[in-house]
Amino acid sequence: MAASLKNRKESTKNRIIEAAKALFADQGYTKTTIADISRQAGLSEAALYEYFQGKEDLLLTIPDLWVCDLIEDLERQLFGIKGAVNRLRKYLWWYCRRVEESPLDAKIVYLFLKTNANFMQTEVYSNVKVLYGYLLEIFEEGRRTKELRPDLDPRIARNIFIGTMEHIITLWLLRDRAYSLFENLEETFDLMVGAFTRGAETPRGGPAKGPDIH
Amino acid sequence: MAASLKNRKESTKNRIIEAAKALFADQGYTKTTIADISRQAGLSEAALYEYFQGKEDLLLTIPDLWVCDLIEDLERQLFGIKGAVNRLRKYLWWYCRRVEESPLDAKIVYLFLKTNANFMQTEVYSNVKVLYGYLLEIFEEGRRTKELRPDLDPRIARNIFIGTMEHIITLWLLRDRAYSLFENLEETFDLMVGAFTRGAETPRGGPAKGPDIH
DNA sequence: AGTATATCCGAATGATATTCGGAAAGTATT
DNA sequence: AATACTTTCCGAATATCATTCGGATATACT
Repeated sequence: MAASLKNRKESTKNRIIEAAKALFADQGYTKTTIADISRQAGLSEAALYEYFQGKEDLLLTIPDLWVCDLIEDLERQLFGIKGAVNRLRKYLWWYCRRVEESPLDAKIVYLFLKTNANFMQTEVYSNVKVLYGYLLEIFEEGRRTKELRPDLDPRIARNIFIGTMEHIITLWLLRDRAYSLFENLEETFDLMVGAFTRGAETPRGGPAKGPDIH
Repeated sequence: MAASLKNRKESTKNRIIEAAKALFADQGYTKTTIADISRQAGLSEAALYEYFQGKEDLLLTIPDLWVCDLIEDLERQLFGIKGAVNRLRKYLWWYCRRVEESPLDAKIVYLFLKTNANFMQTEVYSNVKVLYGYLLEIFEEGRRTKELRPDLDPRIARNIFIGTMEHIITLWLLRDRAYSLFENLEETFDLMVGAFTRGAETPRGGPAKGPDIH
């Protein structure tokens, strides 16, 4: 039957991916050999090439799957949440949770992907852009509704937001996830949002004006 | 004479480093071969091993030299600058300038270093910590003098500052330095500092109170 | 059963990092 | 200047690893 055939193929492919994911995340891309991966996946090195074009293809497949799943999930998660600040908060908490749930994927994305010389030309990159593109919309919207300061440059705000987010995630990964990613997340978020809302009409904590500069 | 001997050795070593730096930055670590490097440096592959233990050692040497030089320079640059905000500003502008001056070093640090499985155990890492450690002191000092908000957590502030800084640098490197790193730097800095000073006694732009929350 | 197709593997192949043994060049000592 | 010593270098192995080839084995379909 075609279905079970497809399933068998998919299941082997998954075994290879899981093996590669674990090994890449543990030893890094360079130190992991095809022999390692195929042994872990329970087939020969030659057979692996029936499923993937090569080592680099295998590396890129892992984050590709993850990021596609993230995009799929993101819209659903933000659905129905009103207000730029609320949406930003949801975005950050959602992303951190996804990272905590899939640390191996995250490690590969954050530590081994940019390394690749032509990361920019890759499918993954354009998907990451989609993922981060949502933030631009949120900042735009917040500016229009005056929830955020009207002179806020969305791209700059996004740089701060993503930069901070990626930094705390990278630190957490490099330190072997020895603590919770959510430690201090509240304070970090408040500090950032404070920068985005200052001078807006309804900052967090109730209506209040920013500093007057007469 | 011992001096000229040392010089000859150093000069060859430098030729190798410069060749490796250019090639790594251009093609990435994996795609660059020892044959490439030694050809570019004008000696045999075997001779290269008289100067470096191997390819990885060569990779790590490059950022090591750069970061040591940065540490050496940083103290000098901050010397005599008063006030947390002024010191933060100097830090950011100084670092961006150094990155713009040595884009190859920066590319290797930001794109190829963290990928190394044991980056955390490396000499470079502890030096980067020194470099970033200065920021903690600046935030501490600013909090004590009330120039920054008294409830500011230095580590969180540093995460935002470094995260943002590294992000705009990484973007700039990935986009092949097609624009100036200083574009929007002013606005980015102001936005961040706004978050750090809100509620402090003397925010930028003159004395003013943060929002009252009665 | 028989044929086609998918899946697999042992054994080459080729590229590349690293080592070995010794040559060539330079330096110091007499 | 000749000798001994040290540094610097390289051609030729060696070892590791990614990838390919040719064919074997299992599975699906008629």
